[in-house]
Amino acid sequence: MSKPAARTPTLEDVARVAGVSRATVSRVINGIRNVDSGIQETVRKAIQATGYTPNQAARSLVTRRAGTIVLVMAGAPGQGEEFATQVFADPFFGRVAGGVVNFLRNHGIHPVLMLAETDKARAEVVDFLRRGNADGALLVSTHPEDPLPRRLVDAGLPAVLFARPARPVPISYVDMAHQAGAALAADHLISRGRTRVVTICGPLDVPAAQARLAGFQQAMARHGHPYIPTAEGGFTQQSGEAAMTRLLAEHPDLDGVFAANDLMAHGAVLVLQKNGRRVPEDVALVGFDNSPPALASRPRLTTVVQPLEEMAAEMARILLERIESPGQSPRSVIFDPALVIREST
Amino acid sequence: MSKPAARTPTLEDVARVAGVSRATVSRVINGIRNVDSGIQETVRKAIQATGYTPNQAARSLVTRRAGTIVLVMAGAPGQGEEFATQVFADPFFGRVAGGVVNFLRNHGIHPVLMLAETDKARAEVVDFLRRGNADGALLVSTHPEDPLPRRLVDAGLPAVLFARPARPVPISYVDMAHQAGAALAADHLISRGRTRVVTICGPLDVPAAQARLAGFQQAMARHGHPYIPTAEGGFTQQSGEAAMTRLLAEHPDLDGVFAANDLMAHGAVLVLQKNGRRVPEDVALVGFDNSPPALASRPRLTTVVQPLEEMAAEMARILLERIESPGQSPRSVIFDPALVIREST
DNA sequence: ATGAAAGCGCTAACAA
DNA sequence: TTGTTAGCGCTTTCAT
Repeated sequence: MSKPAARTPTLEDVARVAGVSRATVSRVINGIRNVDSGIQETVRKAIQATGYTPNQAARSLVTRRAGTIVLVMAGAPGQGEEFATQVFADPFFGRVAGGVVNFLRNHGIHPVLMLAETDKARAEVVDFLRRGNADGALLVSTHPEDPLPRRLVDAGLPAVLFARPARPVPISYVDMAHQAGAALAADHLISRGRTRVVTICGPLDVPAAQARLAGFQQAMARHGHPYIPTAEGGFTQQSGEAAMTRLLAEHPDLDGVFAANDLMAHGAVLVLQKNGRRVPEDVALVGFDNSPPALASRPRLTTVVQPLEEMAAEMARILLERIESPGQSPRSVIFDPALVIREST
Repeated sequence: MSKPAARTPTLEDVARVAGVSRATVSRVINGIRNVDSGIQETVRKAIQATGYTPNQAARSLVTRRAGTIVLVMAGAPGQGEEFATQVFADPFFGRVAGGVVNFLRNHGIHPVLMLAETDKARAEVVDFLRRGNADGALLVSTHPEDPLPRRLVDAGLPAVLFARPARPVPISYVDMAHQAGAALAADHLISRGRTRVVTICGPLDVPAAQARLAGFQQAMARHGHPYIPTAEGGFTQQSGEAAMTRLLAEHPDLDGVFAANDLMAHGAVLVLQKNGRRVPEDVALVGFDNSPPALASRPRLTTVVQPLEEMAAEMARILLERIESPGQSPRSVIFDPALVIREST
């Protein structure tokens, strides 16, 4: 007696039940006015009754909008397989992803996750967007020479970067005032009476690392310390330990350290303590990022806060704006840092 | 002279350039044989020449396949806004996400990320799937009573869970042999000559936490220790510190600790050391998960390894299989744990 | 304010 | 082996 075919209901079905045309049902669903309120009610009932859900593919086909965006995590080349499984272990990517997801959900859109550390993977990202699978891309990369931004721009695809690209590309991005952040660290160490200060900087091909180093050096210079011993690390705990070991050997009387991220700062703390230095009594130490290691370390680290979640949300906001109205010129938004003071200084 | 309209090329365009029909081009693209190799060549050239990319929406509309899946991260209720921004800071979610992404990319598919900690968010997940936005769901939840699995099953949507649901639901899942893992920890502490052993367990409404506790107790019982002092924690470092403090107050002579995860284990180490106990000389300690804190802690933690990435990949594999051939009965795959021995024991 | 009808770009019978 | 054709479910002019 009942229909044996359990097809999922379509607009047509709703229209038939409501006794109106497909067009009218479509109007009601898409919230277009000029629909008699009585009919609106009837249509809504019919939607309920049929259990109708719009088919996104059909809608996308005509609107030419996927209603989705891609979140691309790009790493340095040569990390290979490792990258995929480790990227999310990095709280940096994690917080950015969280910020993006949390912002987008309020707009009813959910990001597709892609990795792009190889050339093949980058091509897939471009392809994915060209197929219309997504309307734009959010690109978070630690790799300063990443060729992906250029490709996206060339393909005319809406995209927003996290962090300014190393080479100038006409593309929107959000970033933090890294120099100002490092200056906060310098001012704070000086205010704690430190005079023999050193720094562990990040990889110098990363613009952010450069900016943190430059900002720190300039601020210290303003305080009368034109030369700051420096050791370069790779943003890992281990590299922080190695850098601290070198600095300690060359400057055994140091009394202050600024590390370009918390992971390296934590490594530095461990080396200092192993070498009989008390933190903060003998050596005061400031990190950067306010990431989990800053809290896990003992003493807990004074550190420069980067408002990652806000930055991520802003990045998404800009992307939606550009998708909505294309053809605008690129825009950048720079966020201010802050200092969180804990027991390491 | 040249076409002013910069429409993105369609099958029709390629067909015209190649001098064949749409159907033939479609066959070439989808790798269907029965196409003359000479024509294949011509078509490929035409594709190159036109810069053609298939339109996924059009394809999905007829195949009734999105070619995508959802990765859902579900947290305990009441975490609210916090959840979104913190979920990815948790290395557990991060490693699972990494494993999933890494497996799926080899199949040319990229997951959509969704959060589902509120009822509204759960409804969105079901809706997203019903709209045909994705073909199935991978659900990673720490919330044992999560109603989402049930809803997915009821809606007839393909889904695979990480971890066995608290209430029986006819759904596929992957899990680890938690009891066996905890038994490894017990055996190891005994082999280190520890006799006054305590444990910090996880929240007892979480099946995995229950299993770890039960497994540990049973293994210790087999070694002649029928009673094991226990303190319940919440899987956080802070709760680990609190639990260790309580245990130390009641059993100042304890010489071995098993914590149900590394975060709590790390908290325990800090409390032990603050109370003048050396690790591992005075107290040996075993954690669970082999997560970053296990390496960041000093001494580094002996811990039970859960092969999260492999489990994640298997979860994705099962889902693809079910999408490919629906109507199979649920399946579960249980993974074996291993022990990583470091300096804490 | 509502309906009729024309596609969006693709795949899959079915013919040839 | 190749082409013809009929939709997939929806939005959107254009009439009315």
